[in-house]
Amino acid sequence: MGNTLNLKNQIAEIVKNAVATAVDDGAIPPEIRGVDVKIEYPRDQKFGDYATPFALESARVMKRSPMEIGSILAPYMGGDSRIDTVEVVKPGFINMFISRKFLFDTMKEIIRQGQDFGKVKKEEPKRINIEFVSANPTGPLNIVNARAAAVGDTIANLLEFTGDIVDREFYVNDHGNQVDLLGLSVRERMRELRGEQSEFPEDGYHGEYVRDIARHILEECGDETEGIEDGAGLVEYLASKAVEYNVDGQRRDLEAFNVRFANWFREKTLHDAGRVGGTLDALRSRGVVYSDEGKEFFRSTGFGDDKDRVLVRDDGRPTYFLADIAYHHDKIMRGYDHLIDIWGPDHHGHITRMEGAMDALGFGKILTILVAQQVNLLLEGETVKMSKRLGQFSTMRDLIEEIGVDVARYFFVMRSLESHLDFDLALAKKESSENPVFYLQYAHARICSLFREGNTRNVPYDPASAIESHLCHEASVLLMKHLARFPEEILDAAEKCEPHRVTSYLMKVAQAFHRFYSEHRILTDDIERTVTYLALSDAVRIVMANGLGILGVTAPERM
RNA sequence: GCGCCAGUAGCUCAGUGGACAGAGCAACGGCCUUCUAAGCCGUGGGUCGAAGGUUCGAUCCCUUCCUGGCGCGCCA
Repeated sequence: MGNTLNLKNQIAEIVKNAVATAVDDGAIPPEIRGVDVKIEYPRDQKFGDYATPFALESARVMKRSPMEIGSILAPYMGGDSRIDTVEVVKPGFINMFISRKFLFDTMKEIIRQGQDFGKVKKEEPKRINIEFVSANPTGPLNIVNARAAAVGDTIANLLEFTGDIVDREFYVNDHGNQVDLLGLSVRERMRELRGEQSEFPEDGYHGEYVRDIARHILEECGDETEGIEDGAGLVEYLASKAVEYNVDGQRRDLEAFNVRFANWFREKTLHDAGRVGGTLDALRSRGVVYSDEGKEFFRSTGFGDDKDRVLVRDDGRPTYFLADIAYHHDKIMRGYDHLIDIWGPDHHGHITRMEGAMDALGFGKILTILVAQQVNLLLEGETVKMSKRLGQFSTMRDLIEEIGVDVARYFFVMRSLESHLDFDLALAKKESSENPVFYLQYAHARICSLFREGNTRNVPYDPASAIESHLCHEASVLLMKHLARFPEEILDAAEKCEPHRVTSYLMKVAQAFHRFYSEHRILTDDIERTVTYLALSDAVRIVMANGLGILGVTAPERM
């Protein structure tokens, strides 16, 4: 359904049909068929709503001037009712202006579809697993985790909106040295609390929250720990208790951020079920594993890596890398068509080897790895270093309490993933009233307010009785154009996994609405015009609500 | 040394192989007796890090260099 409303695709079809018809007519040689049809947005309004450089790009193949080709093709496009005029200009651009009738019909269609407007229904939806945050269960979530959470959840929303089936997944690294270290740290804090002699590990977790965990375990499970003899068993027990404590905390923080994971996958389950060894066997059978000095290596140099990577140490323990391959292998075996990972900046060096491993297992390009670049947290102009082990960091929870979910989610998503983000906490809080988020929400609230006022004045609102001729001013036409672009903007953002496109698009819609609102009084004695303006506002409200919904930002009815 | 990301307006950042490079914030000047001024209108502000190359056309692609950040464990 949404597909049919994707204007950009429609324009591309119109151009392709024009070319095909022109060839059939013998107006232009058939070689032109090989040239790609690109549709772009002209920078300037005067160059139309959509343009194609097709004539320019086919000039060489055709051995004719772009202007000549353009003037042959233009008449074939002009006949379509969705297009008002077609112009061929200067170097050879073919510029198309959308007809107002079509924009008006689209506006009514938006109101008809409501919250479904822009959604795509696929015949064969893809099953997609998107894994993000996946912080170690050794402490609270931090600011970088928050960025990954906002971006990952928004990408998931985009993919769902455009017709795929998406599972959000969190990988819990509850296995290995870090977890042991956590257990040790907790044991020492417990000893302190009991007033016993303690020796805190140098490289342990120094954060205050470790004391909270120790206190929690003493209160909840003090009796159980009495029965366990001090040693590896106790550390393991405490570690698993601490992991559960931290995972619970992380889950709560994420839920407060409106992010809910379908799966919380434990690394431990892979080891316990023998999946790690299974994946090693699978790699062996592909001939990409060799032994050296008692270790097992993955020949990742065959996949573009700069050196081969150890899978199994000489003491027989698997590396994290092997477990991670096994984890991705497991996800594939669960039947997903596509995997998306969002990694932190400190893992970008692992991309080549992981993609290589998927390739080696015979799964080609099933995995997409996105890297969320670092977040610099600024407090009063100073960069704050974040380190869990040193216990000095700002948590995601602090952030949410400081600036709220809406502002936080919006700020994280409005920058492209690969740009380093400077996040000034104090500024974000202090200037919240001049925030872009509020600007968008204000547009929505304003419209809701209009409808409330219309109700008290007993305006008979029926979008079907809107009249096109009332929407002839520049501000309203521009607004309708922006509204009509919602489906293609969303699809674009989803396909490219670039949620920040949504924020800039919504900004344009809000701007166009605020301008329209200031230029035109909506509730007047002219009922016909009032209803028409209300219909346009209604369409804006729907697009804003749908867009904000994808961002996980609320669309308030009053502010 | 190698690799990844970035270098665009005072600040934070969008942007595209094409037509005069954009937004938000900051600055300056206007606009509320009428539907929410968390708003609108206007002004100023740029050798798109540098140099070459490919192209009809490059801020965008390629090469080299400079600057900033991060990574370069058989830790996870």
